Order: sequence, then C-alpha cells, then structure tokens
Amino acid sequence: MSQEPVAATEVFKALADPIRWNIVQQVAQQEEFACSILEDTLPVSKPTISYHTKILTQAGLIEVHKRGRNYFYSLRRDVLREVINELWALAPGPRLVGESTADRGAKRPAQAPVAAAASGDTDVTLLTW
Amino acid sequence: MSQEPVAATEVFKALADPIRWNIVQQVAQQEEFACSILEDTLPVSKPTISYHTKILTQAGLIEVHKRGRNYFYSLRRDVLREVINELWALAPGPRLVGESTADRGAKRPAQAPVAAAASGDTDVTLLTW
DNA sequence: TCCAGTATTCGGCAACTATGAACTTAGCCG
DNA sequence: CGGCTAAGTTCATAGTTGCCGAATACTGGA
Repeated sequence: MSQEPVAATEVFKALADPIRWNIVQQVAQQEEFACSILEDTLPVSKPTISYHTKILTQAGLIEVHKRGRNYFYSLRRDVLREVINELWALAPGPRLVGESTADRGAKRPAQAPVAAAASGDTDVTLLTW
Repeated sequence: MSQEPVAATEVFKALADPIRWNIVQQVAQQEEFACSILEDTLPVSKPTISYHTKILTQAGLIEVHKRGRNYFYSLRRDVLREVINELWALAPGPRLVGESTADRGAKRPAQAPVAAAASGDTDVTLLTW
C-alpha cells in the first residue's frame, strides 16, 4: 500500500533541516498551504524550496495538491502522530495513565490509538494514552 | 546556559540516522546502557559508534557516564519530551486552524507551549502530563 | 500562437559519514 | 612495580550525500 508507514528515521531526517522544519510549521497552520507563499517567507531560492518540499513529501509528511498552475500542501497529521507515538514509547512520561512500561514490548501496529481519540471530533480531546 | 535547550532540528538530525535511532531505542530500554553492547548489536565499527554517540550526546539526547574503563549511556527523556511537545503543537488534534499565522511570531521557550495554548480559552486540549 | 508565471530537473561544490591506524586511559597479572 | 591487554576516542582520508544556482518543462491567459 502507498500507506506504508515511512520509517521513523526518514521522517526525522525530513524534519532535521531548519528550512523544512519551518515549512512544516507553516503548512501546519492551514488546511491548504500555497507553495508560492514559501518563496516570500523563506530565505532560500525556488529550486531549494522544491527540493525540500519533495523530501517532505517523500517522507510522507505533507501531501501535494495541484490546482491550476499552483501547488498546495497539507500536513499529514496522522504521520506526525505516529512519530510522536514512537518517541513517546521511549519517554513514557512521569506518570501517564497507569501501566508505565507495561506495553513497551508490544509491537506497535502503527494503528495510532491516539488518532482514534482525536477523530472523535468534538471540541474536546482528552489524551490519556 | 550549559543547559541550553538544543534546537528541535538538531534533535531530529540526531534521530534521523538509522544507527542512532537504533542506539536510542536500545539505550531507552535500560537505565544505564553499556557502550560495549553496541559493538555487538550494531553492524558498524567502533569508531563509527563513537561518532554517533557523540552526535547523540551533543544533541542532548543521551548522557555519558564513565565507570572504570567502561562507558554507560542513559537517555535524556526530558529532552525527548520537549521535542514531542513541539511536534504535538503541529498536530494538536482539535482546533485546526483558528487564527492562521497570528501566533507564529510568539517565541516558543519550550516551556510548556502546548499547555499554554490550550489553557487559554474555549475549546480545550487537555494534556495529562 | 506567443508570453508570463510557476515549479522541477541538471551539474558542481560543500558537508557529512564510515573506517583503519594510532593514541589515551584503566585494570590485570607476572 | 612495570609491562600487557582491553575499552573507546581522536585523526586523517575516501566515498557518499545534501544543497543551491542556472537552465528547462508545464500551465494558463492575451
């Protein structure tokens, strides 16, 4: 499937560059972020932007939509949350819910337990993990 | 000062390499992880291990203790959590857009950014930290 | 059809990664 | 006590990858 979860390291690699990190932050602000805006808000050339956005796309972090001759990006929040999950597994927190390191050994099926909570889609999201 | 919070991108960079990611995962399993174990569990040479662990150290992700002629690493979970916070701010679950780029200007001191954003008003994101 | 605007591919330079060799420090045993 | 071995690091170098400027393709409008 194209939904194959990209390796965590690839996502980190994508986020590891200040320019890309900046792009991600901007894209995260809107549902659809115009590529052209990046030219104004970033201190780099157009090709470089294209290069970086491609890396972000390959990492699965952003999605590209073309409309007319403009490109729009949107953040793949699900991918981001998966990565957060993986990180969290390493730093389970002072006292989360109850089971501390109990589920550490369990393989994570990348099914994102949290995403389910968030998709509830009221105005409240309770994250207990 | 010396505790200067390393930039998020630097942490990502440290995590972006498969070898380093592997190291972090192993170190996370124990309170004190012996360096020598890495020589058996990683497919790289000794100098390379040294190189990677140094990067992880500089990124603030692991701490080094020397005892006798052995080195031990431990994971800096607090650093990891800071990064998780930053990531979370990008995929906050509810409250998608809100005020667009309004709060981009605000400096993020890595001091509970998410909690602050949430506790302010209306729809709530509750983080059990 | 021609033109302006938009974003991608191509080529070279710079930076990073991996490794063998040599060095430093710590414990061991004669 | 003095050399010997073990554990990691530092150094120098080769190979690889990342980054950006110049030139190129695609889109839509006059």
